[in-house]
Amino acid sequence: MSKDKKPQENTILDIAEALKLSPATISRALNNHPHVKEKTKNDILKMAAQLGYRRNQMASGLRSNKTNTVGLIVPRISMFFHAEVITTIQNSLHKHGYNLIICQSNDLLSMEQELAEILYSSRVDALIVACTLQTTDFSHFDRLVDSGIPVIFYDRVPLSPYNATFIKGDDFRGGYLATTHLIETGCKRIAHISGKLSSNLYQDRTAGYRKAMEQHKLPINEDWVFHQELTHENAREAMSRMFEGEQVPDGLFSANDVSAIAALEFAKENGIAVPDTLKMIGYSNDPRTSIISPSLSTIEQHPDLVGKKIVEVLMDLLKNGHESEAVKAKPYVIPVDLIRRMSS
Amino acid sequence: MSKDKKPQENTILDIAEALKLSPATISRALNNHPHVKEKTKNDILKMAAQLGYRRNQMASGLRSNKTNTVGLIVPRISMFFHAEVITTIQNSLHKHGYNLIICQSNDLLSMEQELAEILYSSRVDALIVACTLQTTDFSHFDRLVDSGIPVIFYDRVPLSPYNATFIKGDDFRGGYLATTHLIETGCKRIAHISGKLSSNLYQDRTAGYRKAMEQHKLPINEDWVFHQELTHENAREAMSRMFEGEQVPDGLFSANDVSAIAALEFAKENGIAVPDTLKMIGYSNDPRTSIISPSLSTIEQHPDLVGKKIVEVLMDLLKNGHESEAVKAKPYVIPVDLIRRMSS
DNA sequence: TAAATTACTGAAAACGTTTTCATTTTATTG
DNA sequence: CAATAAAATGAAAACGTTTTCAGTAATTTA
Repeated sequence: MSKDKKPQENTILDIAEALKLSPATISRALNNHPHVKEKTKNDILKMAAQLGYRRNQMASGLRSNKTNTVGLIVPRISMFFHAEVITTIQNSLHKHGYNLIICQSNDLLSMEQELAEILYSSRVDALIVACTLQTTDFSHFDRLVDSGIPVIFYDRVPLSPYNATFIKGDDFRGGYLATTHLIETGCKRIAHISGKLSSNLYQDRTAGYRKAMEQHKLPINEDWVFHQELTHENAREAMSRMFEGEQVPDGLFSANDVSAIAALEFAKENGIAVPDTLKMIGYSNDPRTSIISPSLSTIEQHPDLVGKKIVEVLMDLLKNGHESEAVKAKPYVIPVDLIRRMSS
Repeated sequence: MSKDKKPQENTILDIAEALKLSPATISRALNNHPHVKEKTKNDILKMAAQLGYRRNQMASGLRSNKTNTVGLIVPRISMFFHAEVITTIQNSLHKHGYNLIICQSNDLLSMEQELAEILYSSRVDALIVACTLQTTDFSHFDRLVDSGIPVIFYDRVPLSPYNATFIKGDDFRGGYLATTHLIETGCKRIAHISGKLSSNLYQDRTAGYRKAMEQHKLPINEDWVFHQELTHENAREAMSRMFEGEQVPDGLFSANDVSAIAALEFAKENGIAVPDTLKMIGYSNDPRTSIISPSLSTIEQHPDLVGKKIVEVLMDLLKNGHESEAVKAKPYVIPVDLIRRMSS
């Protein structure tokens, strides 16, 4: 087996030779060009199958300047929301004949920058990006944008105006819904654990929180509003800070589920009754929220809708280029929904 | 902005012209060939940076027959174990200058077959695969293997001999450890929910279970051994079947965590005390297992080690080709560990 | 200082497609 | 049945690199 090395890569020329046709005709037949006789086309397809021919993407891409490949940069694929979005995108793109190169930035700006370069180098036909939380400067995408490659941002999108397409969840509404829900279940002193305000996500979710509080004429204790990296440890820290004082909150809106889960664990360990003395809600509908007890109320972001919308807009952009409606449109906003569970 | 369309893709020729050098030299400098003067090299690198040059992967790949890209086919990225493996692989490959094309088969054989074709067509330098549970025939990978492209299977690997490299968890040991643990905590009547035996995973885990039972001279009630798709519903179904009878199990080893979680929920809803009257253990250390209460004992598969090993072997294969040690080696087996929690 | 190495650079072909333009074949029309 | 239009095919260039082979410049050796 090791002696029988045959790099028997059949090319378009092999088909041409076998059928006494020119490579040009083969190429046309394989690409469904209109001007090739039905019979020859069938002959060609049959011979191609027989020889096990497979188009060489490199050659094809080099010549036609199209790779049929879309790049994707995401903080990490293990985050539930992103995993779902990616799966939808991939399945949907596949139907349109596109492939997807998935890259993880590990939520590191430097990595994101490097990946943008690499994907440019790979000449992807389009790029889909969920930014790092640190990303405030977007110049590393300029090269793609300037070359006319559609760039679509989703979830975490640029704050400053940028010549690309945006698809985001309705984070303001999510924050508003969550907070209003806590208020309606009787909470008066609602705390809020949020992320750094450098990201649109937390700006908006927090704004929704403030809006709801204001609307119901409830005072906000600024010592109970946290803007920090949304880790397990930070959430516990915040909890312990809030509950060491005299006055304690009776409601908590966490801007992601990890923090909510950590806070809930803290509560359970420290004899804080949930939902009786403290009601809680998270954000994202991570699978863990339905499993923990008491199960956590949260906000559903509909990752499948986000993914579908991304591909829909993308196909429009790829087909209609800069004349597409998409570029002129305001950011697409995907609705969110309240999921009420036992923690509130 | 829309009028100023410049497809200003700078090529190697632009650098050559700017520096009055030949494209050959530019190429060499950019690839760190030994025989180019230090000074010219620096000039070239500087000019390349200045012009914002980025190698065209298509052209490069076409000519050199190397894409610096590795393909990956996985059932779904949202499975915790796979997400972790992928992340490790990607970060590690990145350090070696390789890119990764991640594809999901959705656990569908037809999809897996198609993806193999597509990745062949993209001329990936190597392929990493975690098979579908239905995959028993591997001929769709033949083309890759025959072309000398290294194919590495991990986790779910071919049962029949196949000319490729395998990296798997020690599923037999996992099953054995889990069952032995239940026995040591006092269980006598241990049930087992497993997957279809078409996959090595469940063959081995079940074999480990049987071995442990036999070794401790415990009888196996074959009505309590399930080989089914490991879904939430199926697990509940199995539980309800087992607990409607006179004789009920006092231990349950589930071959994955989804089933274990479903079983635990069933137990909680039906007043079966865990761990007092029923002890349970799952498989994979899914994040949910540590959050559910009582927390679930499980088997840690060390996805990071799996990922590391894959890349290690892959680099060997890519460097040393068919002379590599890897091809001759027996399957690489990654150790597993028991994680004891409150459910047992 | 001439001869022999060695270090560096260039010319040109090649990779496998796609595409333009020209050409041949087939079908249509008066 | 010409004359013309339309349809089908072919020849050859092009995409942007890499690489072989040859050639020139720099260095060492005798």
